[in-house]
Amino acid sequence: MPELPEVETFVRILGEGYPDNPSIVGREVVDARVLWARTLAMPDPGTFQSRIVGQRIERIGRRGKFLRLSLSQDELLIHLRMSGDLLVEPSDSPLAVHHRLILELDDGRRLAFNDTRKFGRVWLTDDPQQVLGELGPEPLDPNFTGQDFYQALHSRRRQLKPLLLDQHFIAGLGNIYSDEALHRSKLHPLHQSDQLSESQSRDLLDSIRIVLKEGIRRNGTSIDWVYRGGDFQNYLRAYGRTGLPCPTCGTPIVRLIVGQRSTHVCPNCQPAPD
DNA sequence: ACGAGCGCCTGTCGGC
DNA sequence: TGCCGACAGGCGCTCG
Repeated sequence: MPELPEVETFVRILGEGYPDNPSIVGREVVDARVLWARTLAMPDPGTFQSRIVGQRIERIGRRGKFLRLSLSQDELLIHLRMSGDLLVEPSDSPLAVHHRLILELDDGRRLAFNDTRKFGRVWLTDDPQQVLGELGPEPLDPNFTGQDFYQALHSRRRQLKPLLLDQHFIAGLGNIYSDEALHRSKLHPLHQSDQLSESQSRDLLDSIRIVLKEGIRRNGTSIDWVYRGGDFQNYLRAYGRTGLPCPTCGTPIVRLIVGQRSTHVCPNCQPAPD
């Protein structure tokens, strides 16, 4: 589920808190419960429990779609995958069915990782680079330039859409925001990466940044029962709009499969490559 | 190097 | 009503 804007929204919510549910920064972990063992990528549940208890949450950040909680000694990395969710709730509230991992805090609240489909993963490590090291550049990093992007696109020969979804190539895009960025830049998802001109590359990077920033501004995208609180779903131009008119030209949006993933294009604005 | 196929999971929805 | 397949914000693995 969550892509960069949704994870960024969690960073803000957990880091700043909100009325009646203040920030978890500064809190100490006083207990941990692993309810679905495979949620833990590392270490094993026993080690995890003994190692995390007593550590304080010092900082909250993000790298790609990974949420990073800097603790006193270690770093806790959380990847929500398709259906992961994070809740801060009173420690005495009943356990929801899909809670997979619980951190009890020193103020009577708990941080709960809830994950219906069990794809989400959590790492506790003193070497986060071991997990994050292979990630591509952050799309919103101002040091990442249009020229860098052009060269990266030309260093491979890939279909655009699977390339944008490849976290080694660029970190943070998922199915929604890649469809939105391609639609905005009028590029077809099957376009070969090394066929883009410099100006098309620049446009694509601009579009990626625009859709990510708008997603962040609107607190992410909420669809069905997955992810709460965002409203970017009301502003999507291509994703999930099969048969509905393209906001630019009115042509019905078409759904196709690219790289095994549902993909949404305007056949008029995004002409298929030869 | 690249793309397809599949596994991992649970839940919802639409068709028959 | 019940059953069954398709599908879902991700990603890692195999195999050509």
